[in-house]
Amino acid sequence: MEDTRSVKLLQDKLLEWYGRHRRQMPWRAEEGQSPDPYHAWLSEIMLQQTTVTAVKPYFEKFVKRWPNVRDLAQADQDDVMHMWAGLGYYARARNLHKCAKVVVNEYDGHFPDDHAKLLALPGVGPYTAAAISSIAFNQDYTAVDGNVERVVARFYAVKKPLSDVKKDIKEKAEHLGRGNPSPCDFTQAFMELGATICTPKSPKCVLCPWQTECEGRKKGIAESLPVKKAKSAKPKRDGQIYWVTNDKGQVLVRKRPAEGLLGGMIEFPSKGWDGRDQDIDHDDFQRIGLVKEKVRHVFTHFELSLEIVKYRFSGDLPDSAYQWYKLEKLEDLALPSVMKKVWKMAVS
DNA sequence: CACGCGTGGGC
DNA sequence: TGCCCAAGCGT
Repeated sequence: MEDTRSVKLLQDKLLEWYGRHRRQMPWRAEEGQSPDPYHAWLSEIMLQQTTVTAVKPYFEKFVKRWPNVRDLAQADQDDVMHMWAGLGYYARARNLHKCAKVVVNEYDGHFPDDHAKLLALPGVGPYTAAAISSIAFNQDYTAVDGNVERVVARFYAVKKPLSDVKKDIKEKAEHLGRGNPSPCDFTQAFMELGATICTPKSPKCVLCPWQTECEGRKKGIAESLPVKKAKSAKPKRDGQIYWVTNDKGQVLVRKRPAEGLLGGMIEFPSKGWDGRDQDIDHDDFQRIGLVKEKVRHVFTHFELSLEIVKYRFSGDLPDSAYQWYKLEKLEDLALPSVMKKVWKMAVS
């Protein structure tokens, strides 16, 4: 690999490029401003497996509603889930809230500037701990995300499947970052290079600060890297979901179990699709009809088709997980996207 | 360590 | 249209 001198040259080139092309982000401190660890942490959790475009409005909403980690720690779990609704991977929201409480209770409301302590926080893994350490505290850690993996695989022309060489790629990324003069900027520059120049398709190599050193480009194989293994086909699942209304303009909803798929979120009663025995006893329901069009939704590991059955019912609720909710106030609930689709389809 | 875990946008 | 994905983590 490169000697120390050439690594330093690469670092300088990347930082110089970043200085000219850095994008503005709601969570990103302006040049010369000191970063807010709360903002760094919140944005990094939201950005896990999620696009910048999707995150921006959520980040704005969260910091407006909960300006600091103490405010967030004191929030109701249901409010946090409601604000997170639509962003996906809801375990992140549950861990976010849990983490805020730990920071308040264990660290007096200040994020620790210690990498190991950060790594121990709920929802904070190797990537996020390195990101916070470098971005918020300017410590010499290199955050390795999917962008960085792609850049490194191309830079060193690594042809083995990414899943087999993740560890090696990580070490190479850290080699490129180690000792750089501005860890805060370097971590973000590395990822931003992948996000805007070294893109999965049609990389803009002519604009890249590392174009003359990149082995993938020299060999003409940059765009084909990193190599990924074929994914298995997504299974399809079918289920039924019940749109149950009463004579008060209310609709029947229930909270899902705290863990697992859509954990802690609100749904309309359903059965047959999520491996849970959660069918409601609907013998007393008066069946009104069927919605012709099925609701289709793609999850990470399966495709779902839901048939909406409409019922009328005004008796007692089976248990406390269920509740009647005013139709015009449904927006106030923590409904995941798939349930918003059901809602729209049922009333259309 | 392989798998479970969401969503909306781009092509 | 169907596929790929996007600043990963927990178990």
